[in-house]
Amino acid sequence: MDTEDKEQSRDFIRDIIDDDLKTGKYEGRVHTRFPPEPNGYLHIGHGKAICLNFGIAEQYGGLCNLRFDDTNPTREGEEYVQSIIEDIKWLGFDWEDRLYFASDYFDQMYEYAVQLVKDGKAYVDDLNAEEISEHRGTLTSPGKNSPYRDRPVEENLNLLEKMKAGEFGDGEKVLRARIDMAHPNMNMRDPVMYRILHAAHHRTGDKWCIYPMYDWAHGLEDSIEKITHSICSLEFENHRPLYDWFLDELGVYHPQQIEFARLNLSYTIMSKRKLIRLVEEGDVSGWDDPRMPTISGIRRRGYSPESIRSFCRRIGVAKFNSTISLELLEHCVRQDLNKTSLRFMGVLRPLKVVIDNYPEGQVEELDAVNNPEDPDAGTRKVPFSKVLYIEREDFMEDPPKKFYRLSPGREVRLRYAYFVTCTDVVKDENGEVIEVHCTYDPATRGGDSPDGRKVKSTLHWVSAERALDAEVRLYDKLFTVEDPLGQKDADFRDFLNPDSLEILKSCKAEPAAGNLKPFDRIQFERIGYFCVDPDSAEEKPVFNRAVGLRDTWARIQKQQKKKK
RNA sequence: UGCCCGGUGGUGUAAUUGGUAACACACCAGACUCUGGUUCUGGUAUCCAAGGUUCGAGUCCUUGCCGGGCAACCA
Repeated sequence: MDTEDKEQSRDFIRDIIDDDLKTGKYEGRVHTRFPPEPNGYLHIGHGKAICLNFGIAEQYGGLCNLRFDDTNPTREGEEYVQSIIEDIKWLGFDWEDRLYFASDYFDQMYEYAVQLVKDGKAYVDDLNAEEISEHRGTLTSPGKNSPYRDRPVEENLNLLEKMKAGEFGDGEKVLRARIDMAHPNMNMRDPVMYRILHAAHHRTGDKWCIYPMYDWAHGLEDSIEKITHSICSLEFENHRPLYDWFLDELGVYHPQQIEFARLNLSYTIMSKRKLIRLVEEGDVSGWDDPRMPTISGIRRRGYSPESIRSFCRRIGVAKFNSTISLELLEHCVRQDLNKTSLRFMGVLRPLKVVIDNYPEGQVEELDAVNNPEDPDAGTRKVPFSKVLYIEREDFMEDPPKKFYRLSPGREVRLRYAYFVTCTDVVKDENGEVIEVHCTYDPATRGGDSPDGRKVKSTLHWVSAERALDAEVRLYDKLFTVEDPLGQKDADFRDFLNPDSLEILKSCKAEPAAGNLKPFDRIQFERIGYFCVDPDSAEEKPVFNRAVGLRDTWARIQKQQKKKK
């Protein structure tokens, strides 16, 4: 990685940390955490938060914990814990021995709750959910006190004990903070701290039937772990006064909550709920469908961890709700894969080429560079023979201006092989070219002409005799509009891109491409970056297109079309 | 008709904290090239508005406009 890439630009969070370091607010410590709820799969938006929290810890020589915020057993489970751990590791971050669970703190939290009750700062409420909602008032009008708000401390203590002991059914009672039912911030209108849930927890089993709410639990988790900077997304801004209130009333260690704008990416969605719909409605093949913005999807697509980290570094951190263009992500992917991926030749839509003056049955092993960006990657042999495949779109019988590739009478280079000149075409009954005949110049073996003559273009090719059959899955944007959720009077699924997946089953690749493992990332020269899919079979690999190469010819074609 | 937060090129982010707007992506033009890739060079384009403070404002103050969030026993 370039030192330039490593450079972290300023942001308001690092400014706050610098200030705190200057004033010695946390004795010079920097300790962050990434606190996912284990109720779904991580997506690239989480990736931003992960890079932020782990990145800050790394940069300041501090620590970052991985903490599962598992306070709601009805939605959470072990399978999510495992996938989240795998995804964060894959992204390249390490929490060492600091893997924590909010559920590990349930006893401590309960003790704190008892303390607040004793201080007259919390009470047991018999109102049901609907009644509590009615008493809460509205955004513009104050709420009303619950009739149970002024219960004596002893009674509250007793009731709380009974709640914990399982003497009440779900929803019969709650523990609430006693703050202010007329507070302009709705979060401060006596928020619920504990609800009764007779549900088995994936870690604590049946030990508990009361579970803490986010606002009550989260600050305590941060406090217990001695977090210094508790970084969360913007929608918790209105919760900060409550975060502070609990910690202050308890008189315990008090981290600083800082909110930032979560990631939005054009042409996709980031909402867990809506991603679930895509999976359930069968719009995609699963959570790891390469079109999904999930970490597992991105991984299968062929995006590298480094490219994600580079992306997160470039997008910055701010409080403004922005949408990052997909192009930037793709740029980061290309930038990394250009430097790191091995090159191969593969033909997506084969067109048969016969080299008429090449000896029948002869096979030559020609040297090809594995990665021009990395001399250490070495070279390999590519077999050349009389019958080859080239890309169908690399030949045009009647070429337009600026088309440099093969056409009748024209000479081009076959990469690492020979200069060839098109002499003839064979068409089917519909007039479609099904075969191209060429002659080759034996003096240009390897791809250089001794007489110094130039050709306008170089084509990739595969020996027909030695070709490896492959399937290629071409992925494109999942949606046709930049903001699928912002379209008026329409469901986001109405904007699914019908061409987001094109499957090509009769592709041809050079033999060396058969020696790859699932998740290996390569470049098919002149086409794009690809990733070996786990669906690959021994005799027929499957390649997912991560992203195409920048395509100047496609751009020229577009311009030419516009002019017409 | 409440509270909180935000507004810098097309898109994002920055500006030595009050000193004359930069970086990246995208786009355009050119150079180089055995990938129409990579690389290199150049270019277009920006402070929401109005007042105020100041020698000087993207930065501070006021007002307005626009955008986002908040009324789960979700996180």
